[in-house]
Amino acid sequence: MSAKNFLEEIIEADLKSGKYQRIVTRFPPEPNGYLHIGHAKSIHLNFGLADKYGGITNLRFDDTNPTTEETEYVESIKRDIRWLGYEWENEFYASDYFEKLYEFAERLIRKGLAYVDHSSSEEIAAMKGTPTTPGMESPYRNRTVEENLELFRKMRAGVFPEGACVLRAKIDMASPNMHMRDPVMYRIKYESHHRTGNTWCIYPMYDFAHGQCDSLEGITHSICTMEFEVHRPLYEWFIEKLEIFPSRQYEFARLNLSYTVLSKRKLLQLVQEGHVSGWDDPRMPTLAGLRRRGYTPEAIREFCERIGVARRDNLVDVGLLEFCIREDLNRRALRRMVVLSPLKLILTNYPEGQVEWLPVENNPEDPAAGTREIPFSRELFIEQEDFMEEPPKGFLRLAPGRTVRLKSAYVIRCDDVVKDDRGNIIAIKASYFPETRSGSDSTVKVKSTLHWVSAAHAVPVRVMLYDRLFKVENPAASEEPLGSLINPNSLLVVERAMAEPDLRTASLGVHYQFLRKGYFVLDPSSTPDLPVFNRTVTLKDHWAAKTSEH
RNA sequence: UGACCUGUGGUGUAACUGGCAACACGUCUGACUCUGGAUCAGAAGAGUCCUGGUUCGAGCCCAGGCAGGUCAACCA
Repeated sequence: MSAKNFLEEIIEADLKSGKYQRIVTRFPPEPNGYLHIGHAKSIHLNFGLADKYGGITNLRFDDTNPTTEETEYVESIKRDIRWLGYEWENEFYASDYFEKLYEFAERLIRKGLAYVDHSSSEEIAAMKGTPTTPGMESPYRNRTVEENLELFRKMRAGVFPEGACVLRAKIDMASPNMHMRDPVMYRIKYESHHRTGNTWCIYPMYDFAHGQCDSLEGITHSICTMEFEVHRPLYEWFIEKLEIFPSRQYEFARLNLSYTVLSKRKLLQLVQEGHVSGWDDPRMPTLAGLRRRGYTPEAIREFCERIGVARRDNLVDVGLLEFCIREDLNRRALRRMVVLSPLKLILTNYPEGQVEWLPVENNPEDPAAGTREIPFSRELFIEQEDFMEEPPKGFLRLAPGRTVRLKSAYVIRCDDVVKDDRGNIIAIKASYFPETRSGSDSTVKVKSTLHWVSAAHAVPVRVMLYDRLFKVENPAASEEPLGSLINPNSLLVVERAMAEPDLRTASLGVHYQFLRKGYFVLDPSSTPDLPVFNRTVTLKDHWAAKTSEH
């Protein structure tokens, strides 16, 4: 049993004291963008906590601003949550409560706790003061209840133009908390709403909507990120004055991931400035991007579990995310052989025209995955980087005179190097040892095993090699323009990699491990003539790590 | 110059609510291996932001500092 985080302790205390019989949480996205891994943390918390303690979770779209919100996002958000593996109890919209919220507003007006302010937004901002200096009261602050009621009704009726006035809570213009300085509750917008159409021309602000929606749904634990902490006194003020169900807000520190950015604004910027191909570019930390990259929901959930939750700032090593996906894919990925950068290997003592179909296991971690047969012949491709004419110390692969094993086939020895006029290596001549065929009890020892593919049977495929999008660890904290921080090698396209025949019929959603090269999935842009594979993540590679150090 | 939040190995979280700091990732060894993967075994690495105080005893309590974050949208 894992250690409890602070939210679990709060919930357990509330359950134990009998304050609640069951907990109710909610995930409240604004439908104005795509979900990313930071949202996954929140989703995992809200749904996971309810799950663990036998409660329920609502999905509630926070759609109080018709200017930026669209139905398209509603659909993508629902798809992403389901993909992660969660199902909500109820699907609600803040807009479902517009009428109720309007009543709440009138209730506050009647209590003398809200007023219509005809100051301009500039004037309101000016009178708000600063964090270190108190604000000033609006000249409209002391209108009578009757006057306010009438004006507010006129606002709703469409009597006033946009920006003419707002409804404000009457709290304290001298509060050290800026959010308590008579916050705006309603503003006028002649804008069509994705669900309510044109029935409203006034829309509630976040602060006047979120807490009341929580309350109306009986949310017991309203979990949000730290930046809303300063809103909590206001959240509680509305609930107290309205005398409605006291939902409680608890804050946690949002996720920061190294070598990436997770703010909606910056993600949008990456898309708009063309640094990525779109919201679902496999380098994006969006759920759509991760999915296309080959990340599994299980790995993402495991990641969310491992990072834990606290209230302090954090920068999680993206290496942990990579660990999680490797751990998951190692168990399930089908092994295949693909040579990314082909170097011809000619077996001079192998009969011309002969083809052997050799059995190969599909997944050594999972015997149930069975075996397949792959063709072996006189001319093969091996990886260019698996041969060095003058190998440095520590290089275990092929070199003149050396022997290595070809995976699931034979041990071979490099006899000769074929070069063109300019001295480039264009082929390797080698001999094979028939008695070392895989499965025989040959006792020949070699230092390494290479992946390979039969030249005559090879299927050309395109391979997209993705790396981290940014070259600096914490791009969000950098002063430099985002564009200048992009890793120039975040995408390397291999136009003609050589794959074993089976991959001609690869299917979407199946995870493959290209032996010694990493985990891959088919990209939707594939065509029958040209399969395209995205690299999800490389294999852990001590040799590569060691050689790239200097 | 204000208010609020936060400060534990490189990173992320723990520490039975006062009993000389644990787990994971990463790193480094070694074993094994027909993937330099996986697996297995082991190691190094913090004395808990600082200074005082209370206490037999403090990462946990108190005081004062310091550092980081958040807050001045008719955004959420």
